[in-house]
Amino acid sequence: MNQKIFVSAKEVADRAGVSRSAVSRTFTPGASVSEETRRRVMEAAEALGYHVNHLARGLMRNESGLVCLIVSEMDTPYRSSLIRAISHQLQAVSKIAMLINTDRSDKSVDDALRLAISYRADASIILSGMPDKSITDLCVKSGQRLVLINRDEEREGALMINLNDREAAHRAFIAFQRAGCRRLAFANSDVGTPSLKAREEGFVAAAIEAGVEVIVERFGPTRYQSGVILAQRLLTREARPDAIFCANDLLACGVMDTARHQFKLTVPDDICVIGFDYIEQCSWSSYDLTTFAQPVDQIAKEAVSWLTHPAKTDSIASQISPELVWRGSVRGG
Amino acid sequence: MNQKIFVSAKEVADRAGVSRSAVSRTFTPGASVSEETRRRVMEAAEALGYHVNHLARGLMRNESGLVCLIVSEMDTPYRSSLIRAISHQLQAVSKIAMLINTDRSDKSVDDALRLAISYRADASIILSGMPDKSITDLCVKSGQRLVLINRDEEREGALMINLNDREAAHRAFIAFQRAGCRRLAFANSDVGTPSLKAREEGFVAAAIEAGVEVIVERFGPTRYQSGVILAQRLLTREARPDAIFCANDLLACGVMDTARHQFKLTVPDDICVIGFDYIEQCSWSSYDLTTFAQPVDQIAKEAVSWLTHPAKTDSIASQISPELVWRGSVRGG
DNA sequence: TTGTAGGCGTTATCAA
DNA sequence: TTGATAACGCCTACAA
Repeated sequence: MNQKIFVSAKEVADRAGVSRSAVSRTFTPGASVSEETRRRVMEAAEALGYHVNHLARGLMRNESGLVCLIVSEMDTPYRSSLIRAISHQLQAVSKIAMLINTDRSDKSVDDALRLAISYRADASIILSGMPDKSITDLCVKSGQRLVLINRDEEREGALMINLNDREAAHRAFIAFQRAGCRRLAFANSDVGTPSLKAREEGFVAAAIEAGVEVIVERFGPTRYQSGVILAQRLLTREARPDAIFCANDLLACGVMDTARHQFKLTVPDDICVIGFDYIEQCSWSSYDLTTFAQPVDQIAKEAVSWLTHPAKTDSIASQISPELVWRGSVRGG
Repeated sequence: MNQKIFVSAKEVADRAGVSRSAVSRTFTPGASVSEETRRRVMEAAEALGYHVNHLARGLMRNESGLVCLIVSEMDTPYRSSLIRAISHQLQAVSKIAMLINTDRSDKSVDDALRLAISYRADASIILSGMPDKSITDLCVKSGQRLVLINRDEEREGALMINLNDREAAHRAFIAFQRAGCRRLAFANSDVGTPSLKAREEGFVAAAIEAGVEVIVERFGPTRYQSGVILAQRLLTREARPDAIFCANDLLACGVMDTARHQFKLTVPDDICVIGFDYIEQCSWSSYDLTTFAQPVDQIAKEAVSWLTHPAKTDSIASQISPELVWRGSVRGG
């Protein structure tokens, strides 16, 4: 069964009446081959169905063309749009994404990076979790490029792309104030990843600075269902909040639906809501959510261009300020 | 810079005081190595940070461990959940997904398959588009396994997993009839992929058989925005439909939102809606959509288990009947 | 511009 | 159980 019959460069060479090297050169951009030789080689290759063996090529060149994408919960709207953008950018520079599914544990991220090393991946892009320093050091030492997206932790030799979560949270607070909201709340998941924490801290800090109190509620993963629970907890309080900043859009959707359908509240009249991520669903007319836009394409471009450009060896941090997209879930604006 | 310094089996062997073969055997499951040798090798490997080079291993074994996933519009909820399920299943059998982003053209699918051949992928799984027969033949001839999901076209030597779209559409018709709907409509995209066509044809056929007329409207890609347009077209007709079967859930969401917010209709009292796919958003309380569930996990399992098991050489077709998940967008039930 | 020779890191084979 | 040796398919000098 597993008798894979691939045609090798030698066979092409024989058929074209040239040497193996000539075949190799034909498929190496910028190598010196005569027009005539190239033509004959291409003809033979076409006829035989020859394809350069990227495994063998990677072995020689020490460059596999593979880039490892490490993600958990990849079917989440924000994640999947980021994956799409990154894989698109990678293909534009003739690289290809190896997708690795991790659970929330950092151990599984370590394993993923080990796999990346085994496949001699040119780079690894980490969207979820935080690997151990020893393993990232090994990656970097092996010449692998490392990109950490929204990980908010330092790693030597890596590119770190982070959003300015605190500043964004501050702007959310101001938006609520302008809308005349009095009783602010922050709805967070309880997974406690750095960026989620930063959003909460930034929001609370801004409020304290202004002498305003904030209710913070945390529950579950950053999903719709958690938003439902969070809304139930927040909206049954004695002093019902009239503004909720949600750690991400999925939570916001759950919060809005619950506020409307279960508590018969009107958005934005009774309660204002702001989210984070800019997932497509939030533009649907059932939500029309004011939210911070993660610039997915920009993130992908920065990551990939750094992979291809020979950058400095010391680590680089990139700070991006997400744009606040005004829609109908906040009064005024 | 690009000076990748990887530690090889030889270095490990030297440090452990054994031969390269011993190292190789240590990392080959089921090979015969003494406990003592294994221990010393592992120790040296650990100290040096050795990782088996999968590129070289793939070269020898003629088995790369790579499986090519060919998808377009991968950030769509249904697609991303399928990708997640498949990559998860692949990892369970120690394979790894190479993700390839294609646009709608079949040409790019051909290119993707060429890439799969170049990387000596053990298999390719096609979720979008339909490649040329010549290229799939080459894949199969090269010993690559081929899986076509919802492609509805025959390819020699491939596993074809299809949903029974016609039968599902028939059940949708019956559901509407039981709900007492009189004026039926089908909302489709105009991209005309086989499964979308089949759903339309099945629905229309069922209606004709029962002597009922159906309005069919087609527009744009299978996205929310198309649903908005389709609803506008359908709901401004003289004889406004009181039941709409949508080719997929995203269309259904757009249709429902538009019916409610723009036309002030009530679901399911004024109009019943059925979707297709079972994306998470449809369970949100703003939609609560009755829909056909694509058994994503089952599809993934079937695909991956076929890859690993040495199956017959002739092509195999698998027909799956999607379950109708009853929710609040259809009366009665 | 072309061909020859050697090596990349691994595994399979075979003899010890 | 172990070690030497020959592939795997390719690329890169080097010499012609």
